[in-house]
Amino acid sequence: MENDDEVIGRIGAFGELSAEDVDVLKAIAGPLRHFKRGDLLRHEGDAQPKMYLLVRGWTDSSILMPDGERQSIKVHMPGDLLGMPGLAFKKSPDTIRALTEVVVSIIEPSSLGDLFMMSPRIAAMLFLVSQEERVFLMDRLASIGRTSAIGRIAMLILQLDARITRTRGQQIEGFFAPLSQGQIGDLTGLTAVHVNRTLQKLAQLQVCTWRDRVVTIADRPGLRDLAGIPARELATDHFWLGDAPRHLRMQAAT
Amino acid sequence: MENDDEVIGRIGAFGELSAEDVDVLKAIAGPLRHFKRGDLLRHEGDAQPKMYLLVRGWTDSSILMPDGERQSIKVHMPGDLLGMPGLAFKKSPDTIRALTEVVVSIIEPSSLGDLFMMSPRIAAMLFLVSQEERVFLMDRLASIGRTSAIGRIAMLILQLDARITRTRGQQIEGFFAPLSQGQIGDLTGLTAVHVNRTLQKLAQLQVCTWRDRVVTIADRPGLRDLAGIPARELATDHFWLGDAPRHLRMQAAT
DNA sequence: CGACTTCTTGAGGAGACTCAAGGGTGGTGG
DNA sequence: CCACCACCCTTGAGTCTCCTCAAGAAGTCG
Repeated sequence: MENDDEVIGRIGAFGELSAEDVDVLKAIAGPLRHFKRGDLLRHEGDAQPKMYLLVRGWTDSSILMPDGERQSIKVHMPGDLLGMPGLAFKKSPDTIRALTEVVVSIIEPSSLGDLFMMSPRIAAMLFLVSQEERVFLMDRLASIGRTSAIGRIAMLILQLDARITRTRGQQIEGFFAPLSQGQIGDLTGLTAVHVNRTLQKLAQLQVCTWRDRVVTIADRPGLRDLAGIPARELATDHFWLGDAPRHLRMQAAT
Repeated sequence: MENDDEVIGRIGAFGELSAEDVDVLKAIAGPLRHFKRGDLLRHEGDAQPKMYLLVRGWTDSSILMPDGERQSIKVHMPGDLLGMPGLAFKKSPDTIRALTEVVVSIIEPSSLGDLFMMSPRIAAMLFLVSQEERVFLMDRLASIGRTSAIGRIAMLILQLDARITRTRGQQIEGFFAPLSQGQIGDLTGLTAVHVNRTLQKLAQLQVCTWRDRVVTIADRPGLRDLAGIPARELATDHFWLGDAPRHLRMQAAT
């Protein structure tokens, strides 16, 4: 793993990490594995789920319905941890699929156990990442349960935009989003046909376009109005996480 | 807190707890507080969220839409931890409301910090509870995004039933569920009127009735077929959690 | 070049919503 | 103890969003 940012992933949002912390994270990250576009990292029902750190590319996680339809849960980008929800269950609850060329680092459950024992502060940050994911799903649920097609797609675009903005450290007006209209439908609970018509409506309203896998946002406040769900601000001052890393580890060791 | 089970809550599903573990949990649980039916434990947007252990009664967590509609995220029962997702954010992402008379124990974030420091094994179990909640939300998302009204209500009933079955330790054919048809609509993304018609359809199919706040299940496999999402089995053999407390291992050896 | 996926548009249908009204029930206050 | 109010359940009628089915065009990969 050449780059610190790759192992830090999204944990860094919740507090400063010392050089030691980064070393701990590097020790946890296991061997790399490559996937082609369309490959399944794992399939719903697979036994003994593992975890993955997404290093390069995009993936999505989805649940398959008996009639062959698919509900996509979320799109993952580099820095995300994949497969954590599966830890609590005997079988993998979701199907993880590569949306592009993908590189992941495989993380063993035993490494996670070590992390909880040796670095309670980082473990707590991992806990917070999971809480963030829960709120993400709550917003998704509200969007799909209580807004119309245009609101759902607006919400999806805002969530992608927020994630990309965080990674880059600045807002950009357009970004690459390798999703077909069918996949947008899987994410929003719509059909590909209706996604097509709704994207045309978004363009006509001069709020946003999504053409040839490129999203261009013309009017963020307009998107927010359509989505109907407020932007969430991460809490970054977690006093309860404890003091500086070194301190914590010595206490924990005794 | 008179009863061990009250503090153990749902953590116990993931591994044995020693008497010491239970003491740690008791130390974390703070003062009790009572609420009447309809009271808000907290409102969306409130600052500095706390956590609560639900001791008695039912609550629900919901997101409010600009037009006044409500998307209920989930119904909580005794033993559930409320408010964890809010830890990661500046403001409370959800509104927590008492569906019945309610008693909670208030948990300070600093207590959670202590837990991660002193009891990594319990902290990891708490982490697993959060993963379980994520999968719960994923199933909800698939249900609302990809099934019809009857499927959504079937799924809701199955999830309530599974939760109650776990608490009681055995399946029962009927249970008390203090939700109005309007609240069922908030949970499933439907209107109260359509919930009414769909419940009639469920009764007519002789699968299930829900009258006067009492759910009676006549045909569980039938409900599963309608819901279209498989039952999930919790993983209980978490070797990676590390060793159980010493005296427990000795018990196991005998 | 052929097979496949993706995008696009049209036409018709269905599930869920909206609006409306009546009756039942429980809680509250006079 | 009764009257009143608020909430909940139920049913009807009409509407609209989104789905289904279909077919053609455009792009992509082997």
